[in-house]
Amino acid sequence: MSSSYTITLPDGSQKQVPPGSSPLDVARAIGSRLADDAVVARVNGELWDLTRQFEDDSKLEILTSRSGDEALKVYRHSTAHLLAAAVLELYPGTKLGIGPAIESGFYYDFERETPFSTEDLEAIEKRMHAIRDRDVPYQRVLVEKQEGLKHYQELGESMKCELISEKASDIFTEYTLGEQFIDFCLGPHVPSTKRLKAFKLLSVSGAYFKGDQKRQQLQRIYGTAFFSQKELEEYLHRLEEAKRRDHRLLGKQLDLLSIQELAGPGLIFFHPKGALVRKQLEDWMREQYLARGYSLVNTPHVARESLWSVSGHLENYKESMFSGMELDDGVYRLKPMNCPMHILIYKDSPRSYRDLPVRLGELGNVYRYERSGTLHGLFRVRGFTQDDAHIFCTPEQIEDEITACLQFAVDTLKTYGFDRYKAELSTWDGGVSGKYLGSADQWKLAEDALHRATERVGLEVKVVPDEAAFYGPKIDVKLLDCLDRSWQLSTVQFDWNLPQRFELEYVGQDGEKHRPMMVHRALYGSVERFFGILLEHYAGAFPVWLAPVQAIVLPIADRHLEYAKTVVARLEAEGFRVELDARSEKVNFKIREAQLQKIPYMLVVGDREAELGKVGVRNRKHADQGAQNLDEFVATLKTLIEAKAVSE
RNA sequence: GCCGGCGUAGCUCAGUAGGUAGAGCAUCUGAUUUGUAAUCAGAGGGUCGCAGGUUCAAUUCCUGUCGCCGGCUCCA
Repeated sequence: MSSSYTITLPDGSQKQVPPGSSPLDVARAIGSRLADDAVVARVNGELWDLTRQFEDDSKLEILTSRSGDEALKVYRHSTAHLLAAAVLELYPGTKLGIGPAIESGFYYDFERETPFSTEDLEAIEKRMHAIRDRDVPYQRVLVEKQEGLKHYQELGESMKCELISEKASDIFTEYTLGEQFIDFCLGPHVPSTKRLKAFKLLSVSGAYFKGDQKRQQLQRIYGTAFFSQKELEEYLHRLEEAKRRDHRLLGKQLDLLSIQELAGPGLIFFHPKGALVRKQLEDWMREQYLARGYSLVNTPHVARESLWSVSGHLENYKESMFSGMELDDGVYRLKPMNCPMHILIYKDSPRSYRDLPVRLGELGNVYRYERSGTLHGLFRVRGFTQDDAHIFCTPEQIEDEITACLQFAVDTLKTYGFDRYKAELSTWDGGVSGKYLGSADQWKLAEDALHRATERVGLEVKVVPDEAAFYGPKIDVKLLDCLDRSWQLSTVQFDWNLPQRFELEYVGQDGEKHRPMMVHRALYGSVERFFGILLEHYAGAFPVWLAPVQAIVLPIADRHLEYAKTVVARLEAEGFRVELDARSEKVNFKIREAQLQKIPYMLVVGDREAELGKVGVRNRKHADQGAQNLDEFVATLKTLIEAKAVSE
């Protein structure tokens, strides 16, 4: 054993340390501030506890609260252990599931007969603070597997035993926290609880052990943790902000839509104002279809069950379909997808290679029997409208077609004011499992085409292997909204299943029959869902071109009503969506209501305006803009609408 | 579908240790004629989600059911 180890730091400098030294010792040697701020170490590329002793010459990097996600993840994972330790102190006999760090914090799963209440959560959080203040070290212990198993059995930790049997190697690591708490865990952790500065428990909910519906249901406590109180508070503010922007709340406040208990859950009623916004979304999409070489079609909402047998939906998608309707001539089903309908149109006439590509687009209403517990506002519904199109083409055309689809998707996002998005390319497993349909050649052709298309459009793409649909690879486009939340939107999917099932053909240049390539693509995904995303993104203040009411005229006194009416008439003649608030209320009152309705422009008209043919322009974001000639205002509004400006 | 919470006027919510309910806003009526985020007064409005059960009596307690919320699961 050498008398000292050489530790190499990221800047290339080296330090000699005696055996028994740990990364924390090195950090101290560099500076006490670094030691205080250190969270975890990276030793020879691996994350280590700061207090773990070096075993050889090593490369060392100290990760601090400024080192980004890795350090934060460790920190949160340690907080999860703190949570579990507090729960065991307060509720002895509770059994442990797993407790990982997740994107926005951490959770820990517990098995206990009595459910945790909100008050329990407060008590637990209090206890967490108490343990934190005791400054308890996280200690890493090496355990021999059989011995360890025995120990966890004695503790009655059956879930831990199961995890150890499955995952542990002959010698595994566990972490202790105080006298009571031990946990089978890879680590690493922060050195002691006093490092945990800012955390909060957020909610409790059910979760299955290992996510398996057949296993016991556990109670999952969610929380979050940050390096500083300030960051924690910012996060909590963001949650508040998200709540304020909740489309279910705004949908009601702005009288855009409702869900009616009498009609059934997951079914959306668009009220007049919501329907006006929706019309803009639909009109824009239909115009784009036509401008980009698609043909618009319309297809029925129900069809004979035999159609769904041929398509395979009855076989593979039955659980998500509404059950059948018995009619005189057999059973009919509501459509969960539009593809078979579009295929029937394709098949209705013989197709030549000269006809291809055939692009059939529709805003198609589909109905899916989503499980009751999954329904959520506009985001997860049972009846919705897909901006669905299917492209039938030759293998030679495929790359250009995909490229055009992706470009279309990006243009769509930009139009609605989203400038941050990313793409995911879901590929197959190379044929290993046999669960994918189609030949290696087919997959290669399709995946290559998808890849090249993303390059041509300049889309950053992440490849996710073995995530494709069984019938072909796909690209999903996700957007980030103003609160950094990610939403899946557009999808472009290959399909060699349906063309085969429906025996689609075209006559090639060689006079022979060939099977066309088929691509499903949806850009909004679901019009309802996209509406919800927009509503939250803009917090209800839709850009002028989408706003259900673009301007409201507010006469100051009844004697200005007549002039107000001429203003309304003029604006309506220009094609604007205008309202008049004719009530004998004070302007302040009318303004307040218009503000709350987030109407972009309020036009105050009194003696001064009536005399000069002007309007007093108030904008919802920039307040009083002063008096303008009506013509001037008309021109401004026109410009904004034509440009589809996202801010005014 | 599963676990937990919730369901009182159009909306937001209070209340009843079991004796059929109240506020603010909204609505209606009247007064007010108003200059950039709430004028005043009066009136109407509820089978306390729905169905059973316990009870002299249920909105309140129990059971079931429907719906909503937070998650899980699912997302061909």
